[in-house]
Amino acid sequence: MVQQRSIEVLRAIVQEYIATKEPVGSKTLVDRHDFGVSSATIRNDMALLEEENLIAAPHTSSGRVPTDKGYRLFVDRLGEVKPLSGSEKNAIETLLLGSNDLDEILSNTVRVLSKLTNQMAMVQYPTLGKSTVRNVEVLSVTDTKVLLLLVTDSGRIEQHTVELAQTYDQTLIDEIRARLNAVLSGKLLSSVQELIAGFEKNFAPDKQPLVKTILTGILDSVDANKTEKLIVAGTSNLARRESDFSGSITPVLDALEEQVVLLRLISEMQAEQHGVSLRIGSENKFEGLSETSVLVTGYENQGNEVAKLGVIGPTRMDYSGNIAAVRAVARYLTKILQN
Amino acid sequence: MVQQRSIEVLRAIVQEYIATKEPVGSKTLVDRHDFGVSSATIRNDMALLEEENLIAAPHTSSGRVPTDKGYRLFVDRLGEVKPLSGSEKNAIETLLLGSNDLDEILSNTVRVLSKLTNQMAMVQYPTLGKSTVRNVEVLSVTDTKVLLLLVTDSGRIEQHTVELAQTYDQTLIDEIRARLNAVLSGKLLSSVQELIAGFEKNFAPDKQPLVKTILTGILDSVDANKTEKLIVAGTSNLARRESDFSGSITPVLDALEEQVVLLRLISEMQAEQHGVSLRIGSENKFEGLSETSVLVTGYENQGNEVAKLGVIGPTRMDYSGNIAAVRAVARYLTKILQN
DNA sequence: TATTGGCACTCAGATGCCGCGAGTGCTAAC
DNA sequence: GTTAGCACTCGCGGCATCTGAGTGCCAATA
Repeated sequence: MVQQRSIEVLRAIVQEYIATKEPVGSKTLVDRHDFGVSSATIRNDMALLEEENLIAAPHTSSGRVPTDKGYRLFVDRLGEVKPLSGSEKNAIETLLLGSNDLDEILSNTVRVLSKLTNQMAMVQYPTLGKSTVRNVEVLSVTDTKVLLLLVTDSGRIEQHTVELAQTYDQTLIDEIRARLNAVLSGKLLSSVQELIAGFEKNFAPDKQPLVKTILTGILDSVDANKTEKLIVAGTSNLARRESDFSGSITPVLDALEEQVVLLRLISEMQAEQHGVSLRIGSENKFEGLSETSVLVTGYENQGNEVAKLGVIGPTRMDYSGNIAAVRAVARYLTKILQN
Repeated sequence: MVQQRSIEVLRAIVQEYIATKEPVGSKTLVDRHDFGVSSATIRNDMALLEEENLIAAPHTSSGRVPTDKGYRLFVDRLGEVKPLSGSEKNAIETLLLGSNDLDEILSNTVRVLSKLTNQMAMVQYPTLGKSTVRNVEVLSVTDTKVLLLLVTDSGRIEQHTVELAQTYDQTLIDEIRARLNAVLSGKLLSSVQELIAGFEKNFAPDKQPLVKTILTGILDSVDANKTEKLIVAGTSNLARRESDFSGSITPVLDALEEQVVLLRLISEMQAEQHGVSLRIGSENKFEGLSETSVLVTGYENQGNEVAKLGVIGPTRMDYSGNIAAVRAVARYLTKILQN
């Protein structure tokens, strides 16, 4: 059946091109993959594929290169996800198990992901979502200034300094702290606002402005926690692949330097095939990223998906390997966060 | 006097080369800067400069380019630091004043520095040094797990989760916390270790293992705070200047991706001229950084220098402007941290 | 002694030409 | 549907040539 072989040819072209970075011609194709047919036949198949816009010729009479559409078909239909090697798994485990606080875990995660894929990697901080308040702390700094800490169950800590209009004494602070924790501890971040509405009425009228100031600080912290944040690593991996881009990479790097862009990008992506979400080249509507592929998946904390992680690289990337790596790292990260 | 004019010629060459990126010849030199002499005279001067290794010719019969030594003489002898424009000052102020916690302040600082200089910028987190403990918090997570927070006066917060071998009750935790703060609050981080030696003896024998575990966690936090940390921004600025490097920039990016390298680098640098420290090209002994210049200065918190910030770029950079920017940003950062 | 005009010389880079060969597309035969 | 064969295309590397910016040096000048 023709269709079948054409697809095989596409697969071969993608593999060959990813491996060699050279446009691939009919002859090299029959040499290295044994279709039981001649190069002329392959040429016919390639003509078909070209008609379907799955491959393209950089110049007349040169080999063919997969188009974005070709890559897409490749990953959707053919990409068997190759499992990680044992040593790769080891690398992930040892690096992640040695971490303690959230910052460290995430920064190690992003590093291992970038090493594993040889691409630029990113990890988003756990977001509000279903996060709950673990603790609220009020620490005195000077006699008119306190430091608020908001600790969430995802391990994220938000700090906020507030200036008070009046001086305070420690017992008042302690009371505020105790009452706040009684009200907020274990509650969803999203419910904090209504939970502390009118909270200041618990206190003597002359203390209420002070309490109110502190409440505002807490709400600010909640807002800050809503603000999404991410860390990246392996920018140099991208730079190293400069030759995979038609022009300069600086527009790409520019786009990626702005976290806002990245955050918007990954927030738009929803898991599809293989549990990951993938945008290939021009599928990406973002300025400057039309020659890059973005691969993300979610990770969980306490059973809820809290944020995403993934990699970014040129469209000419090892999709099958990278999908495996991204999935594996997400799984490990979920496991680490379990406890 | 001859010497005098030769120096002027060097200055002109540096300026011209920084501006145009073209090797500069005797003719363009007399055209654009009015030395009252002919190009032949300038050529003689240039021959002198070349003999002194202050300039070099990329190829026979092409213009001249400053050597590292030439740049060095330029900044040491001629660099009048040009003040920032009002709008630049504004940019710094508005960006920094809008920040609340330490993380935010530093990440805005590094961003503004990279924007201002168009180079890759870095800011080191406040280090141990003369930092003192502001607070120690012990928060319960599960019934055998607590979260330790160590807050320093520089605003840095270290978190650490410890697993306890036995269950605990809240009153015990509260007591530990209160006693710990009594002992540690306001004390130098460097003195924590001796201050808590034997601390567990304050508690009943059966509680001592638990207390001991917590103490270990605190010491770990202190160690973590000693660990230096930095944030960078504007990597793409470096990539954009790729053409300023003889080979590929990837070795440079590689070197800079490793924070350890950067930290070691800036820790070796001590303020010299103009209150900043500068390594030009090969003055830098680090692998891969022989074509980059590193410019750092310190910033203060409560009157003590706590850490450094600076920029990294190709040796062909606007030294005078960048020195001004780095100094200004450090000054603003110091001011912000004041309160 | 410092400066200058003049001039021969150098060499990197641009331009243009040529031939090679990988690779295609097509056709006619199987 | 497959194949062999073949003419054709065109990017690329190599080679020769040309040009001009820029130098280095020398003899003349002030």
